[in-house]
Amino acid sequence: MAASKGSGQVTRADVAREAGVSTAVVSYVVNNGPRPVAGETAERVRAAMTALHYQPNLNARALKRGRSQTLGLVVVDSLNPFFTELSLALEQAAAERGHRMLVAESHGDPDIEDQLVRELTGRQVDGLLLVSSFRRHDHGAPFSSDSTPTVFLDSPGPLPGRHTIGPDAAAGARTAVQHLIGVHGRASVGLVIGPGRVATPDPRETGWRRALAEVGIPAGRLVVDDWSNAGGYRAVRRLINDDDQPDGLFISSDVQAVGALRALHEAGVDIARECPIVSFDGTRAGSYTWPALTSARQPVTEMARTALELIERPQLAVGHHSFAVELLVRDSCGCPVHPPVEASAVAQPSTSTPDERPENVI
Amino acid sequence: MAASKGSGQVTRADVAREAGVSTAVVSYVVNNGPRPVAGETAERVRAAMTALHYQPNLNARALKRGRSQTLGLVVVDSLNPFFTELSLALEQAAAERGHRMLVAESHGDPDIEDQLVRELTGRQVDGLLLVSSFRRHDHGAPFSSDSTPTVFLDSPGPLPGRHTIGPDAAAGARTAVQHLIGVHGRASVGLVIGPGRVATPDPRETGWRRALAEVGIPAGRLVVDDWSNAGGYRAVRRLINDDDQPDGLFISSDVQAVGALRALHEAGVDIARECPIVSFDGTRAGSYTWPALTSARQPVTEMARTALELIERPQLAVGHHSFAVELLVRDSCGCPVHPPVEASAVAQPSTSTPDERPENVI
DNA sequence: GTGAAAGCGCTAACAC
DNA sequence: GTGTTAGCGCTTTCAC
Repeated sequence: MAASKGSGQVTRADVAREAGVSTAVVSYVVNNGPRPVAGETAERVRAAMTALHYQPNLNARALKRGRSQTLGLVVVDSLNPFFTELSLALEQAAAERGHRMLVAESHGDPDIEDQLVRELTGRQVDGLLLVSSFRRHDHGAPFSSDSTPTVFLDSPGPLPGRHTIGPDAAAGARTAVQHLIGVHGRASVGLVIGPGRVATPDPRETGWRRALAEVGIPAGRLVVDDWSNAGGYRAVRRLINDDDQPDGLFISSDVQAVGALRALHEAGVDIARECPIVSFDGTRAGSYTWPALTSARQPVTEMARTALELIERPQLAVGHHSFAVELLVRDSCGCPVHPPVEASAVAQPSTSTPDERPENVI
Repeated sequence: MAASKGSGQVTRADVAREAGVSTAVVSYVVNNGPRPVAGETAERVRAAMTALHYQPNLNARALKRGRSQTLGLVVVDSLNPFFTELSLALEQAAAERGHRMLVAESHGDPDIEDQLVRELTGRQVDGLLLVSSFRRHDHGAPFSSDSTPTVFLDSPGPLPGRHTIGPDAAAGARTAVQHLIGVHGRASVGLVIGPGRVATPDPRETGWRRALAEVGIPAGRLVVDDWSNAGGYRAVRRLINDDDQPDGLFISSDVQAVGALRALHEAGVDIARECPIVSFDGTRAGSYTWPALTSARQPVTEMARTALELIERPQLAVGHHSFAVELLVRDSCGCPVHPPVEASAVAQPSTSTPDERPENVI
């Protein structure tokens, strides 16, 4: 077995020496091209690779090729299940197309976000996925990633000169509130929402107002707190301490809704009867709360696929891609209890529970 | 302004030309060393960098230096809040030490895991963090990352020749079950657990048995299902259909406990009274369920810090680092309801809720 | 204090 | 079908 260099790294030269060929041939074998290699030679090379535990240096390859097969993903908050599910979908869509994902978290800090974008582009990522960016897009300052295909996800609307993807949140919110009013006869529907980012007002607020206006109900209480469990919890506590409590709530994110549920329970509120809630996102996590969240579902898989398409075809015209959301009717709105569908999806040998109805999708 | 190369990439050569210096000087400025640069020259270089929007190619740097300032993290399941919180802690610990994190997900598939490890080492990561690895450590096959410092997290126990980190799960489980028996007078405590990975039996099972044996209660029902919401949900459904239902439950993970709660609620069980549960992990998410999860908390921050220390000092003796867990007493065990502590941590201008008691920590 | 140049590991012409 | 070699962008030794 040929001695490797001092560095400890086995390089293509070691393999070439071991197999008695040139480094080019090793390359041809590794990459299965661009030139043909005789079957027997290829065999020898492969044997040498295994013997030496050769592992190509992908950074060197990226340097040479100018592409890294890696995408950068910047997320605001990985603890939010919606972002987790979206990240997962993005990672899978990337994997399908042979890309790896470099993930970083901005914690909602625009400076960190900027810094991360710089680092990521410096790492030669082939594309940049920004989820729920706090970046100020209006100041026209050049963006260090302008040569890297970039897509903004969870965007409330179009951004000049950018590829953006987002839910049709206004329509989703409207549908959600309509359900509360039309199906459950609510007379006043409050709104819990997070601090605005790019758009003001948030389309979720717009949709809420619209649904109310359409049936002549005045817009009710609006509470703003963090996009987090704690935020939703605090928002509802404040609502509860008030005199004019709404008799229904539209909560702008599942993560807040979980906190809201908690606060409602603590206060002894009978949610289905006294304060039905509908939220936004439609994460799987919402199937397991009590009551399960009726929620406007964002089509994460489709959004992720579109994001990757935009990355791969940067010449595509920039613009906003709006995705329709669908209302996942579960229990928190007061509709009859729906067992989680996912749980029965995987067949379990021991005991099956065939008595489960599928979730209602509007 | 000097014209850049056709590639679109601004390189150090462009900056050097623009500033009228050599590429070496640019390097000295960028890296603040290793040779001194005259103040005025440095200024010129910096000006050129800004003018050209220069962004160093980090891959080239890694290639040259042999280090990338990047760590690889392989997680089984990013939807499990415990892993999410652990990943976040690892990412922050890495950031504190100037490392970025390349995150990948194995979906519990050992082949994918292997593949990811290869890719990551090929990307010159300076260290590898494997969370809840499915890798078979007993077959002695050489591990492609053997030259890369590697730490196994969420490990049930020591692994020959490896740095491992894990909770003292047996002790944690024992404490959890003792609480159910001692404080809440349970006469039979069931166990819900996930499929085993490396160790059999899982230390959680061992701790459960031990606590029971100590007070002369025979080990009760044990149900195995996925480490997921759905798994916990299904496990409890099976339990409920049985004749000999336990009157308390130790659930081996928060993620399963959430599903269990749902199943219990659906079945109309009064959890605090009829079937108190204690779980394992102590994630923040467990503060917002109804009832909030009493759970044995793993010290993720400390574990993450230790992991990074091990990565940075690879010469440290290999061995297992066991971390004590503490029982976070919340509501699901039947103790009086505890509002989430985190929610009051952030001061809210509008309405404060000073009436919250802190969580009990044993 | 500054510059020339070698070389990190790899790819892909181009020569044979 | 195989080998030689230039060069991706960077760091750093060594000369000046």
